Amino acid sequence: MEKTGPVFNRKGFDGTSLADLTGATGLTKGALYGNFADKEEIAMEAFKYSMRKVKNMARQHLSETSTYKERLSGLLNFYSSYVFNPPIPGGCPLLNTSVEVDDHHTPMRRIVVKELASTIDFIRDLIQKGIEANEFSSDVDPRALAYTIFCSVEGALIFSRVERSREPMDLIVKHCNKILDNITI
Amino acid sequence: MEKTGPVFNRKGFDGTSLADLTGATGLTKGALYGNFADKEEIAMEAFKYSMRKVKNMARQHLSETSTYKERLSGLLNFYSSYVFNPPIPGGCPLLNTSVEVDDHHTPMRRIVVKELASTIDFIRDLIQKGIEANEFSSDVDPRALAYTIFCSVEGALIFSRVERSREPMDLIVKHCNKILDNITI
DNA sequence: ATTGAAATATACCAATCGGTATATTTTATA
DNA sequence: TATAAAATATACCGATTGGTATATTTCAAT
Repeated sequence: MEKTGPVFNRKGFDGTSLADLTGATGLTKGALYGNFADKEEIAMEAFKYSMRKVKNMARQHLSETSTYKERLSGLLNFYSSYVFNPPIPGGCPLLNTSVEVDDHHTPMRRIVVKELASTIDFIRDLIQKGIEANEFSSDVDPRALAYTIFCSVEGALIFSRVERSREPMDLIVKHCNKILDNITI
Repeated sequence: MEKTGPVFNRKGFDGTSLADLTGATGLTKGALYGNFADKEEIAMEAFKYSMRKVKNMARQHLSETSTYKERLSGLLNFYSSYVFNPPIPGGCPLLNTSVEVDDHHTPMRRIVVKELASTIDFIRDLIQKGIEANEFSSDVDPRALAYTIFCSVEGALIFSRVERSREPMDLIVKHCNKILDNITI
């Protein structure tokens, strides 16, 4: 998973061949198919592994913060580092895989939807706890703000990556930080 | 291009086979390769055609507006209709293709970057003209706001599509309209 | 040291891949 | 209506695709 995750993230499911996977892992096709039913199962496990790794790195990145505003701001900085140095080479696996599966109704799509929900929940929780801690105004809709932040960051991420420029991401991070300032009591 | 554009947009470059293209067009491989050098050239022309069509539909959608605020709000509604009824089946070709090419440095990537710049320019121009018409506060940075709106809308689009739910897009459209309200004099 | 099972490797498969050389048809011009 | 050229179709190519049957190796338990 550690070896195949980056390959799928860069090349996509259709762009990744079994030869790519044997090359990346050093295993043979026989070994691969002794452990997985097919290419799709490998891709699904690799995606889940990649998401776990990203989440762990994000949590680690927020571990030394004291306020919820700091945590949310730290999360923005974490995503900002995605542009040129993503935890998994190829960008955000959640975004990349979403684009790949949004037209299908495969098992993979269900996993992606689940991971997306979990990510939104994580951000929403930070906002909600911030409200409960009297950091943020109680007027704020935590779920709505979580979607707003995450959607804009992911949009900025892909366009920063394709442009090879930090501009979109820097603008969005600034915008989101301003939102956080505005809701801070 | 009309026939192949949707195929590439749904299946991606690697997911689209020559058989898909002959099937969609009714042409044979011989006819295809009599008019294009290779699959990549077909994909590039199809992408440019798809973008032209989207732009034309957007312009048409804004033709009956009188203020710049209306135009920007209309643009948000246009993107909102993307979720379940995109002009090109498969979602936004600019987003989909960006995810496909952000890791490569191919001719296709340069075209995508150009189309992205042109799109941002279009939105920025609406904001700038709105400022000049004294609709919007002169404090606004047109380019920054253009990126903010576009990135968040495209992020909302892909996550709405993968979730099969209007929620993310509706939240983002509401958020962006609130921004427009706030900068309106 | 022996054994059975689990993991991995080898060798192979039909199908499909992108692409091309050549034959045929269509079309515009004279 | 003859003709050349442009467009399209047919038939084929080697390479690679995802996947599998079988052979070999590794490894833990006796």
